[in-house]
Amino acid sequence: MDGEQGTAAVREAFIERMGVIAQADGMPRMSGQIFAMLVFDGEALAFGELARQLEVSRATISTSVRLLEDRGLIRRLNRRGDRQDYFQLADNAYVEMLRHARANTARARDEVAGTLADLPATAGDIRGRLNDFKNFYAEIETSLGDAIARIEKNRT
Amino acid sequence: MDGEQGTAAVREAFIERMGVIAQADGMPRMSGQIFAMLVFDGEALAFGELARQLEVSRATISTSVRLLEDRGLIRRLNRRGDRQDYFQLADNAYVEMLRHARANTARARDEVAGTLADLPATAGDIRGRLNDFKNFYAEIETSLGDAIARIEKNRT
DNA sequence: TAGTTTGTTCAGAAATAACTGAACAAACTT
DNA sequence: AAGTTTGTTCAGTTATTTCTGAACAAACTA
Repeated sequence: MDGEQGTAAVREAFIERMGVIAQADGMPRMSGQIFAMLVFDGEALAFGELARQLEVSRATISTSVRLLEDRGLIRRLNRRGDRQDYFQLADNAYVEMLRHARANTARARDEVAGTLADLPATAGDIRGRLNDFKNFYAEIETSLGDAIARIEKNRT
Repeated sequence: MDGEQGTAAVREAFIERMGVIAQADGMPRMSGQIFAMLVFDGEALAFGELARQLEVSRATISTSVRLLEDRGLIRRLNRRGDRQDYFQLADNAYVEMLRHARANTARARDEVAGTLADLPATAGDIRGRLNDFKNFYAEIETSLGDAIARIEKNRT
């Protein structure tokens, strides 16, 4: 049923799909495609190779890999006798992804907490609803923490 | 330190901030602002009132509330003797938010699973890495499920 | 019946985000 | 020294998303 295709074609499709998913997650498509390529290939890929294979400008690669580096999702390598930069999936990439998501959630919770702090102690019903909202974010943070712990355990 | 302000000003700030957070979460700003307003006020708000207070067109309200309704985050009400539609926070709004996030994650996992299915049984190293990736999504799904369970428990 | 209020839809405008090309600096090669 | 390769930055274009205004239908009111 599930027609087995050439590996190259599967790779192309995977990269394309991950670009779309990245976009849906509020990440630039190109960062998602680079990430997917590194997941699929495993080995380190050269800067120029990324631009060539993805058919985008080197400026785009530069910006995209910086984003991925800043989030701790990929590592930049140098090889002796080769001036190009190489990139590889960070070994804790998935954990870093979740940490980033958790940090975002914490920021949202802080906003709600700030609102609560600014609110007169009277308005008790409003405070109650904002507390529910804050608690919602807190639960997400807890859950992401659990997922992080489980993934780190598997990696050891 | 945390200067207590007028409730109206705190409300404005909260709505504004939640619009920004919604955007960061891949939701239109207006949907976020409407959601925030309903959280803050608790009571049902009229369609026209939303447009007036947020200073946007009724077309925008129409589109935004439909998105929120489709996700199960708000409820549309009617009041006898009033032709307007009213909107209220759904009582399981936070759970629905998490369910939506979990469904998105499952979709991503399916993409990876599909890639695995299309891949020749040989390429074992690639399969290993894709499995890690799939597992990453699976862990998120588990965690979101846990968060859902905890919030549902609290509500009972 | 003619007019009003209400919510929806859709083509298009406005705002935002992503990508490119060119200019540049650093590190090399010949 | 002159030329090449490499990665970065930024102004500007392209693409995408979000919002609006106008047209419309349904349900009411005078």
